[in-house]
Order: sequence, then C-alpha cells, then structure tokens
Amino acid sequence: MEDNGEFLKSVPIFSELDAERLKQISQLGSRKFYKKDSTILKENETGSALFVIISGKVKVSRASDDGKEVILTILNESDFFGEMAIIDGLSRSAGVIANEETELFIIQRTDFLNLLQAHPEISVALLQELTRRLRASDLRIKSLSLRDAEGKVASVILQIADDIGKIKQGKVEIERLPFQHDLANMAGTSRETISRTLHSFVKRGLIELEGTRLTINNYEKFKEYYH
Amino acid sequence: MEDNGEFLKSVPIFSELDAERLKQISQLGSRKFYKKDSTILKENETGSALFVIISGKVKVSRASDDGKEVILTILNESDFFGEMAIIDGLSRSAGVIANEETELFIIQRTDFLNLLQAHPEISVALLQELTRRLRASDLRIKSLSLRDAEGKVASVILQIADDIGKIKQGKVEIERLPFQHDLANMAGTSRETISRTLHSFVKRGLIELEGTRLTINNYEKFKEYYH
DNA sequence: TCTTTTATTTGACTTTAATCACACTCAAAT
DNA sequence: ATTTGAGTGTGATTAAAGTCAAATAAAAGA
Repeated sequence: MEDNGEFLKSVPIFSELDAERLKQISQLGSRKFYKKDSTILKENETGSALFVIISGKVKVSRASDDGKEVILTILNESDFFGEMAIIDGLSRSAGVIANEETELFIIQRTDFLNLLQAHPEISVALLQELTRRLRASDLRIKSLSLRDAEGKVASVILQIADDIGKIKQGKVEIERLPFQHDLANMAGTSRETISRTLHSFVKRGLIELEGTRLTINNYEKFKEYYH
Repeated sequence: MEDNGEFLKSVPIFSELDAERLKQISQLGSRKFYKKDSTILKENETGSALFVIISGKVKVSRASDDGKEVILTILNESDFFGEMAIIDGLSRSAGVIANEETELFIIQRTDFLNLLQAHPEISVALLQELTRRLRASDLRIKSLSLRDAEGKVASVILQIADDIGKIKQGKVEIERLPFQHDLANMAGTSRETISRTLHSFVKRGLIELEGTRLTINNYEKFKEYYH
C-alpha cells in the first residue's frame, strides 16, 4: 500500500502537521490488524506504544476480581490510546479489546517521545485531548454518583450519541447501538435494567428503537432532562 | 513579604525549574486569601487562570440541579487547579470552595501559556499530572460502577489515605478525616451509610476511629481487599 | 434451510441501601 | 454554665434496582 499517512490527518494530535510530516510519521510506525474480540492490550501489562485506530472500534475496560467489568470508553476511527503508559511509564490501567475487525497504527514509545520533542504542537494537542477526557470522566463520575438507573442509562445514550450519533432531520441517530450487555457495563447497571429503561423511554416517546438503530426524537430536550 | 517563589518548588509542574526561574514566576502571579467556605470558582463560569494552593485545602465539586453534589476531589498544599479551562478555553466544569482558610497563588492564562512556551518541561510535567488524574478518575469510575456501598467507602478511605495519610509504625493515619457528609459526596452514598460502614470496619478491626483521626490497621490488607 | 447460539424481554422475588425520624455528643458561643 | 448547633449514631421503613428464571427473538453457522 502506498502509505502517505493520510489517515493521520484526522487524528486530533497530528492534525496540525503538514502532509510531508504525516508521511514521515506513518513510516515511523507499523500497521496491524486485529480480529473481532481479540485482545489488543491486557490490563496491568507493561510496555508502551501509542495506538491509533485506522479503522474499526475498540473497547477500553477494567475488570474486577469477581469477573465484572466497566467499559471506560469505546473508541472509534481516528481515536488513539496508550498515551498514558507512555507519559508516566506505569503499567496499563485498562484492557483494550477489538470490538470488530480493527486496523491499528502503532508507534513505539521512544519514537513518539521524539515526535513530542520535535513538535511541541503535538504536546499542546495532547494536553487538549487529555483535558477533554478528564471533563468526560468528571461528567461520568457525576452521573454515577448522583443519578438513578434511568439517569445513568440516559447519560450513556447521550455519550454514545456525542461520539457516533448522526443528525438526521433534527433527530439524532445511533446506527449501531452497542449490546445491552455493554451498555450495562458502561452505565454501571444491570443488563435487565438497560432493557427496561430503554423501553420506558420508547413508551414515553423520547427515543425510537428499530433493531440496532436508536433515534433520539428530541435531542435538546433529552439532553436537558438527563445531562 | 520577600517572595522567592520557594512555595513553587513543591508544585509538580514547576519542580524542574531552578530557583531563579521560580522567583520570576512568583512575581508573575498574585496571592490571595480565601476564608473557610468561601467560593473560589463557580461552576460554568468562564475566564481562566491557574491556581496553586500555597496553604490550606479546597473542595472541587459538581452540583446537580436538585441540590446534590459530588466532590470530585479535595486538593491540598502544592496542588493546583484551573488548568483545564486554560488548555481548552471552555468554562469551568466544576466549582471550587475553600475547605479551610486557604492561600492561593494565581497566574493568569496568557502568562501561563507563555510559560508553557518558554519551558517545555512544564508541558511534560503537566501531561504527567493530567495522566495521574485520569488514572485516578478511571479508578473512581470503576469503584462507582462495580462496588457496593462498603467497597465505595473503602475506596474513598484509600484515596484519602493516598493523598494525606501518614505512615506510623506500619499503620496509615488520616489526621483529619473529612466530615461524613463530604465522605458521602465523595463515595456516592448517603451520610448514614458512611457512618454505618465505618463502624462496621471498626468492629472488624480493619480501622480505628478516634475523633477526627482514622487509622488503617493493616494498609496492605485493606488495599488488597478493597482497591 | 434448519439448527444452534446469542441477545433480548418480561415477570417474580430478593437484596441493598436510601430515606425518615430522632437521640446523642461535643464544641463553640453567649 | 447553659444554650445552641453542627456533626454523628442507629433503628424502622420504603423504594429502587439487582438477581433469578424462563420465554421469545434474532443472528450466525452448518
């Protein structure tokens, strides 16, 4: 494949760089495919690299001893992960699994650190991204602490809508809603509660559900109630 | 007061700089006192500056419409806050209140951004600190999602112990435990549950309580069980 | 296509922790 | 020294959501 690093352009931390630079970077790392459900990173593992999602989707989660898991986030095309271990050298605080067939661009720690040195604008963009994630975490902590099950489910729906929702005639559509099992692990509730709550939302006309597509009928209203 | 910027030395993001530099920085900002319970920053406010705690203690929290609050964190001497609004220019995602008489060092956005430019090592240290906070947030999200009330209380105790606990003959002492009301807002439970759970820990010999001092009898064991 | 597995729905029951109500303790203020 | 009020302790009740179980639906494999 003629690799001009085009795919890096849409990655926030690299977006400021010119085409020439992107091409160089793309030659600095490697590409790798992961099958659906395969493990990309294990929790507590050491070693570090930065991973950029070229295509596909991954699930970042932490497991507890008794087998339960929390999904910290689901990342999509152009998102990246692995930066924390690079920055602080500690072991991975979460596991990463391919949620579907996924292609990653992988750049090793030292190479990435060199990049940071050479291009301070990457540092700035990285600070912005970490800040964005911290704000999201704060919101999540608030939701988990203060809201009842219904509120938590709504928060998760809104978060997913912000990530991958598409606006269609005033409504917001989530094409492929994650499994209820995963929604439960994102909301911190049980799978059954997800089912019941979604149907209650449908009954109240707040959302529509057909197969794997969820539509928020009045996004602003929904947000107002539940964010 | 002859201000040599000595207090900045123990602030992680400035610790790499030499005495001369610190002195300069200290003259770049101003100092301000806040009385106990006074508001330092309001949620949703705009405007930005970086705040360093010279002495005292502040409570960073978010409130919901119905009057409940989550305490995101309690910050102590040498901690700083306000960096998120500086980095992304968005409004404050949390409110900050002085938990006791507190003295702050305040440096304005543009001055801080200039500093970042001039001293890339500050950027790196800032990345490290944000990473540290993200890891802490992840842990908290896990605790809130997966643990029962007892586990949440234990997590909060451990977090406080990590922040301000002192090791004394193998035990870990928290001199001034926050009010139960605040612990509840940190753990995402009710005040009564905090009371009951702490006493259950005492009964089981895991901790000791005398007035405002809490001692974890076997820190490693406690951590193993509950982290 | 038919079968098997995986995901969802729904009801009944159980458990957990929130809420309510009030007593108690201790320190500060008058 | 007494009053006041904030913080804490504890039982009784209630509400919310987890768990269990079984039926249905949908998707994937043979």
